[in-house]
Amino acid sequence: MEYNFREIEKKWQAQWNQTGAYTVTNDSDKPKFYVLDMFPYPSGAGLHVGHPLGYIASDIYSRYKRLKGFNVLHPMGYDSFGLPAEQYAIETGQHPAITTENNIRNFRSQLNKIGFCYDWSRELRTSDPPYYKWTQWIFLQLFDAWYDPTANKAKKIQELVSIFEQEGNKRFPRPSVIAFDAREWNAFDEKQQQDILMEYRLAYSAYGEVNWCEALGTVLANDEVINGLSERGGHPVVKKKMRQWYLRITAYADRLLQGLEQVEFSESLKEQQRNWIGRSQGAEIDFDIKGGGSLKVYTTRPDTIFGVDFMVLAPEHELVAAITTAEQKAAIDGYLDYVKSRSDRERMAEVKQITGCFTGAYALNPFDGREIPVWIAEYVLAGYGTGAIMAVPCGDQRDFNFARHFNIPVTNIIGSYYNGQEANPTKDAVLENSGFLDGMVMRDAINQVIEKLEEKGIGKRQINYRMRDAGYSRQRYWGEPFPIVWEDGIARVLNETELPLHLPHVDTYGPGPEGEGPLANIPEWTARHLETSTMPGYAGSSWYFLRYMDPHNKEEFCSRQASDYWGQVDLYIGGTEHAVGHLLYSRMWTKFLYDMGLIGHDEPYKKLVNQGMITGKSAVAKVVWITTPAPNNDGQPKETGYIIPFKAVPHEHADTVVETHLPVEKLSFDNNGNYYLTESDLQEIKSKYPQFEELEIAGPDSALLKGVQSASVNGQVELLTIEEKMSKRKLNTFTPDDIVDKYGADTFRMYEMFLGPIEQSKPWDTKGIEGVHRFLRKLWRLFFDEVKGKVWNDERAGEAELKVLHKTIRKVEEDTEKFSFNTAVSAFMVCVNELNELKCHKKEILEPLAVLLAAYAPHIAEELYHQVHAGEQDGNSVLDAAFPRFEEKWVTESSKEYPVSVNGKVRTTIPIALNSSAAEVETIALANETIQKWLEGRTPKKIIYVQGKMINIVV
RNA sequence: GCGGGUGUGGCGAAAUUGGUAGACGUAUCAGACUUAGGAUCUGACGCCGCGAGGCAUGGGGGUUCGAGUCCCUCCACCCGCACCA
Repeated sequence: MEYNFREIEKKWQAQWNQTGAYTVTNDSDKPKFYVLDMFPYPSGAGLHVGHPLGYIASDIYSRYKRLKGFNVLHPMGYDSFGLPAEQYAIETGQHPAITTENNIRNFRSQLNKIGFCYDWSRELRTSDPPYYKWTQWIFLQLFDAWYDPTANKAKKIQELVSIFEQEGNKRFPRPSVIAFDAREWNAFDEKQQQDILMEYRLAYSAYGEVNWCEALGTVLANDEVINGLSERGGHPVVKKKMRQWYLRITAYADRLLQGLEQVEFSESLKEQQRNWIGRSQGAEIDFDIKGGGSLKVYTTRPDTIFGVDFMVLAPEHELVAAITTAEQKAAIDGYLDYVKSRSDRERMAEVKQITGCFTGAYALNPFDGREIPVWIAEYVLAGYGTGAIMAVPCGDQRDFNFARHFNIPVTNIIGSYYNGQEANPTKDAVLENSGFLDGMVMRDAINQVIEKLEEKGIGKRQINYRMRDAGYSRQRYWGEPFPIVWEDGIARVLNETELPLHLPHVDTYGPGPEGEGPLANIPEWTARHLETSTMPGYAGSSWYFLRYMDPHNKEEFCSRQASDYWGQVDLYIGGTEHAVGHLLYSRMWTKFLYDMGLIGHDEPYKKLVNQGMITGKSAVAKVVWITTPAPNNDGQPKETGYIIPFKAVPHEHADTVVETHLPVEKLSFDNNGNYYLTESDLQEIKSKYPQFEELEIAGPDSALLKGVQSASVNGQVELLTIEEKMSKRKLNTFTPDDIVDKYGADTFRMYEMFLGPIEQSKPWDTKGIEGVHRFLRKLWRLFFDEVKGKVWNDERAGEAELKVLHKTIRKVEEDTEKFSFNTAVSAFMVCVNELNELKCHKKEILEPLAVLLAAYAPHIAEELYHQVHAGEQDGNSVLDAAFPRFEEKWVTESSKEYPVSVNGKVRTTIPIALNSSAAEVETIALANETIQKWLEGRTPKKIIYVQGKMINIVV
């Protein structure tokens, strides 16, 4: 009877399905545990071996927790709305509803083969009306709320209306809203009132500058734009003024920041979020303009106010036209034309280039009245702070560069800290040339200045964030429709009974008129004046973890009872790519729902584990060695190599050779095994093969093939390979289906874990999988012999065997608990090797081992457990078994081999009884022959005995 | 530039947290059983040395009886952010 994994896996998967083995209920005496995967976009490309890595890890942990007696929620669903799905639909010419359905089916069948323990009865799709009904509903709650900064929480908008009716907005002013009192408020007409309220709502519509992507025909959120290009597809993105919906995530900036202290995310991920939020403390300061008017700037360093040598406005700043003098008008207009001509990409690419123009105006330093020239320059951004800065060249490098470039004299306020060659941003200097601040350390001066400014009424303490409110509308078809009707410019919400507002079926979904979405082409839609844009991809994913708790609830998005029972996601596994998108939005939504009293916790995830990427190995060139008889005058045969680059293809396709041949003799190797090419060869490769564009020049006349590794056969280079992200286009993918077909799901699961630490990215290497497969076969053979059949027996286990088992239980338990799945797999392998050596076929050992393995390789574990218990009534599924109990007594030894060292160098090992006293150990150690030899008659100064570890004799 | 991380055999990696570095797996080599093996099993496998032994965890220094692990200092690579005032 051999290990027939195909039959076994098919059998148990069917069994689990039929019995609903993994269905969980919301009531149980067991403690709860919630393990969640980031649900996937059902893209058409299908899975490659990199995708399931995180799913396998979470599955192992779920199964482990279940065996340890927890009620485990482990659901799966699909983020089926959004741009990728629509793009895919457009590419294939099919309706997104159809392609999504197909992709999900395909996806599900791929997942099923791997043997996951998801509770499929809770499966959800963000594009299902019963689901997006509640996405729309939560949007309406956001629309119907404002953020009270004094209470530091969201409240119903009606409360704000009451405040306005009684006292106007003096307690809650906003820069974009005029000040009004109660009488004025009550006198406003409805449109005016609604326009004002819009400025306070957490979901609001506003006319503003957005990231417009022409190729995708939609607006994108900041996190969907990378270096001026769209994250999806890499299309150019431009700034455009449009009416848009936004989420007031900035209201939650501080709480999003503080919340990071309570959650277990990796330091780098927390840092990414902090960076994105970009909190900075400083002051706003008003500078009078000579000849009238004033200018507000934001600075984090008010202590440097006496070092201000010029001011800079963003070119888009509203004051530019007003303050420019007649003499400078032509120059300023010219500069503004230049700025307009430059795309965001150019601006970002050429940050080192210093440009700017003097307006002719002067500002006055509020403390000493010094006249300060006012410039405009690209390096000041309109969207941050006040769009204007006070420039302190001795303390800020950018200001310094600007001053040097335009020959503006630099005032030194930090004495010897400034060397005249570069700026010094220190806070430790004692201030000079700084009026009333002279002699004060900068760090302490910051508060002094702010107090003084506030006293004089020309400035105030101010905290700024880099994060902007999140764009919440997309001019696309495949998303949640907004439950909003526009009536004479007023946004009216749909009644709750009208939800879900169904996404209408359309046959074509090209853009609507004037930059509107496809919904604008539907007569019934526009007749009702319904909002024509749809919600962004992150809408549905911002709360899905709550819906899993109560997936079929028709009355509520999730009952309070269910959300209180399951609470936070205890373990969330997914990639880092959502660091500043989904992971921030879902945290905000959770905080909002908490504020509204709809759930009882305000951070969605307790612990987050980011699985690393599995990279593919692509061969980029082949080297061929040819021996020519006697090419030279000396008559010696010569071996010449040719490097043959080809398009990035995997090993299997390595024959797809392209014609360029470059002699390998031009290659030289450095100590690190990198290859060098001459410059001209490199240029030749680069011009022919775009994938080499990233190659770097390593020396004056040679170029290092960066990232190239050798595949060496008998010392001879055959293929040059690089590691890169797996993608279908590069033909370097492996699908889980193929691996599962060949080796089985259990082997696949264990091998993915065995590859290395879960959080690290690592290359896929198909060869190594044999080792894991071999392990499972060895395990099987402990139970069954190919010829003899059953070989396990009921003999009593001996101490050596019990020791092996319990050592393994402890190791696997510890490793699983700390997500060190690779070492846990190793522990299993060691265990089987040792049992083999002991020729142990005893049920007493093998049965617990099968249970132990059930988290990692559930199918074979089920089968073996079942076999061992065959003939018994009930209780023959590993799912009903308890996790084997570790017993210390089997691994503690009566004596142990101790390494004995003299002066730190280990010379021998001697057995020491565990209950020996230090004095006894000393005597035994000194009496040892080998040690006496190394002591050479010297008397020991000190004997160090580390119990359980080692003995060291110092002479 | 700022921040986070990594550096150990041919390769993926371990190391009970300061205690015999390289577990486990691959690759390679040798052997056994075989008509054969891409099945199974055994052995070798960091470097130098015939050997005893010596040297080895990116480089250099330090603390310690003892350092991959702690401290200082360079170096290399990866990831994120980047004119944010």
